[in-house]
Amino acid sequence: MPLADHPRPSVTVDVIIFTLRDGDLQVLLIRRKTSPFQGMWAIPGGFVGIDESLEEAALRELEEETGVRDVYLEQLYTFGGPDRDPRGRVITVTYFALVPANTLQPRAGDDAAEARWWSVYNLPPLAFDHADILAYALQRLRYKLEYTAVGFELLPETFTLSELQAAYEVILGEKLDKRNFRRKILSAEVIEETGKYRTGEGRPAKLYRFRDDAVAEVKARRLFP
Amino acid sequence: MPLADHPRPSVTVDVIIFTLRDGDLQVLLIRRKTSPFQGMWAIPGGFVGIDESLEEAALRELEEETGVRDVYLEQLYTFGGPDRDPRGRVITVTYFALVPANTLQPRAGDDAAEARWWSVYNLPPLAFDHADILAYALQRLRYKLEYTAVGFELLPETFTLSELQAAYEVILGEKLDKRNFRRKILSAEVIEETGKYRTGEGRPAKLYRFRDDAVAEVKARRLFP
DNA sequence: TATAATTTGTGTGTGACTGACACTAATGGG
DNA sequence: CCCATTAGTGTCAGTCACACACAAATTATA
Repeated sequence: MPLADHPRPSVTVDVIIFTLRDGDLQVLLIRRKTSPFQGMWAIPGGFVGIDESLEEAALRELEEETGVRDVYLEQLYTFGGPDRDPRGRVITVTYFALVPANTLQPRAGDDAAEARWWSVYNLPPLAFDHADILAYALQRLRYKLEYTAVGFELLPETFTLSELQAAYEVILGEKLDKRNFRRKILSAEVIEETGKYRTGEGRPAKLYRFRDDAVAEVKARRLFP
Repeated sequence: MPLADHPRPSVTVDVIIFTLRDGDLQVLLIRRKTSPFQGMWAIPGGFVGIDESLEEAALRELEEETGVRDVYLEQLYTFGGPDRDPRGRVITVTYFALVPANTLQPRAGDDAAEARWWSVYNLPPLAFDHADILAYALQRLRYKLEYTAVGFELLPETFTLSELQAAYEVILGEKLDKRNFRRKILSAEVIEETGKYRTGEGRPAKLYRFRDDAVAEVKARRLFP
């Protein structure tokens, strides 16, 4: 039985949960109520159950923290330096999740004193190597945004083109040209008109929805070269 | 001490080792000499030492199997389904390595009866979920080849443009146009002439080398859209 | 109820890049 | 010296990316 011959590390999943709030790209962090790094902010996560797949563990953590389950979730990277946790050897498989704007308020899990959203552009000091992990997650999100349809995962079911453009701008951290943005999005044929309009300020804007059947197709090509 | 509260899985690293041999894209596999899957072919790998980083473990496995150390190595994905190993819960962090053509002959590690190169286009049945892992690694290699300078990692230090093109063709599994290929590679400014020529058959071919200082720059843009 | 303010929505021209395509140049072997 | 083999080169047409400014529809206000 070779499996018994080796000391075994602990394995956790950490889930970087992004959302759009108040025209900002934000991430859910928890304040640790136990040592080590007690009182510091950290990426939510926990141990992988022995009969649970990694993705199930990530979904469970996500649901514990946010109450939502049916959102975009993708494995990011596995961090496993021998000294990253002072309690012992802990390997963490990280995921990132995209939850639509304004769908939820966070709730604290068992081992967190507090949970709240933070702007990715204004973060507190983070526990463990979580600052590195978050920086990597943000880089990956931006990268994916440029060549897949992942941006829609952060918007509500229907949205205007101006809202979509604003989402892209806040994630990428740069202004985009309105006409070119519209031309590219529309020519990619990943959204369709709902026939309804959003009124309230200025000229009414057409509401669009994402075409589910376009996901697979879009993942193959770049939206923004 | 929360770390003691949880059952701990075993953690392994598996390393998919690609090379070019005989004008073919090949991968190093070992034949298992122990149960489970005794006698079947598998991706080389082993347990992560308790004081060893994941990357160190991957490098160690790579060196045990091939004797080389200073090659391209990148984390691929972490597979952790609860039933992927009949002996118990095993989470495997996979890496892929690119070793230059014809630099080595494989040597069997401790727990392998035999090791040899296999064409990725003609693989034997594989143990565990290794067929899935290998398919994913190949997809990632092709993907990276199209927008980074990773192809050079599979060639010797100096090479001709025809050799480089042949490498791209065998990895991507399609023919490329000679003039367009040369134009793109040269305009990317990632290689430079050595001033030497390869003679022997037909017109002598200029030998090129990869420009090390170009790596970072190239990773940002696509070589082949 | 006219006017201003706000936000949506639209087209063109220019330069750059992609992809298709065929011949000449340099060497080695017979 | 001729032939076989492989290396190396340029152009044209179509598409794509990017820069750029004004009219249309509604709401708020005078």
